[in-house]
Amino acid sequence: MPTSPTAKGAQAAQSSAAQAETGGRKLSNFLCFAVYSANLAFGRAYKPILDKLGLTYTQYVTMVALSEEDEQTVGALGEKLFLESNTLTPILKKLEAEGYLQRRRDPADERQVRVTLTQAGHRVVEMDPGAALTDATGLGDDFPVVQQTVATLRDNLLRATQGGSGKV
Amino acid sequence: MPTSPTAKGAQAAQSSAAQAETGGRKLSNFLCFAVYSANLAFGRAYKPILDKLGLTYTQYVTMVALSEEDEQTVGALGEKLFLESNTLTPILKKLEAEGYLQRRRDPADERQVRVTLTQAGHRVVEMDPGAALTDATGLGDDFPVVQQTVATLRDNLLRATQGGSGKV
DNA sequence: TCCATATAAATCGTATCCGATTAAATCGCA
DNA sequence: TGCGATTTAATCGGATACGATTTATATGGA
Repeated sequence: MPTSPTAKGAQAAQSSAAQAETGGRKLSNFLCFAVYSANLAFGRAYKPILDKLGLTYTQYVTMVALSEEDEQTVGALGEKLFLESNTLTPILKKLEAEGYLQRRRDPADERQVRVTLTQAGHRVVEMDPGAALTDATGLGDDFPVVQQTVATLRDNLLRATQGGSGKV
Repeated sequence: MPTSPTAKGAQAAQSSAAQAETGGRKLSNFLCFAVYSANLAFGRAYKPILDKLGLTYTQYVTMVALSEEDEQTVGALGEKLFLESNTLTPILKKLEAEGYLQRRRDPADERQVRVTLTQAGHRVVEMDPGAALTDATGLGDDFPVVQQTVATLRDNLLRATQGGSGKV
């Protein structure tokens, strides 16, 4: 069924008559909107927690991605985060200025910048600020299933758009 | 289970040894990141479609929300979209300038601005640009279930954060 | 060797989000 | 009746996303 719901299969058409005007095209039936608004909700849930650390959500996930491996290039980091240098560069510069990571040109290839978390950066990731939100999701045992389903949805969308799996 | 995965219940700990360094705190285990990146993916999937109409994704969902009812106030529209006037006002002004909607002060309460889709606006919504992405989600019959699950996740997060259901 | 091509980051302009504040209108109650 | 509190949009500044371009470096063949 649909990202927008013009379904052929009449998926349990809700109130039936309630929206002859909209042709069933209600926001509440859009998967894209569910994801969009869930993302806003996560941002708001994280904000009070991350505010205490002086971090934004994007800065935080960037540090999590960096904690997985030292000396990542901006490009490699971007593949993990689904972002490019135009977005990452300013974020990395700010995190560097705050002492959470180090950036340096790769001597073997001066085009590349290699990024590594500092001790302070590792400490932030290890205190696991997101753990407090576990219960707030209300998903219980379904958590891993939902996580995987949404990740697969993402991968399907990216593949269909153009950005195949491995660099085309 | 976790938004970040510090789970007590050791949920099928992946490669086990593969990340003693990260304490299992890998980006791929974060539900928030799955949602965040799926949202980016939707944006990229929609872009080529909406570019042809000269619309952004936010502008498009705003019009879908408006198509459900005429004469909505900015506040009511914001409740549907989970946005506030600081975000909506510029978007609505732009859509008005492009002829997709009309804004006017409510004569009965001049504080409120009432927004209504024009014919041109309705035509855009009715051509259902998002329908093309249905297959790209790769969810098949699971589509409605995933849609509902993610919407519930959103509502749980918002409730836990502070913004109860009905204005509190 | 030399230079056209390719690649990696960075820069720039546009469009969200969002907290904080402001401006205008309405309401409540002494 | 009158004015302080409340409500609704709008404005402003900071931080992403992202297409397009630019800069610097590396590579490959003639």
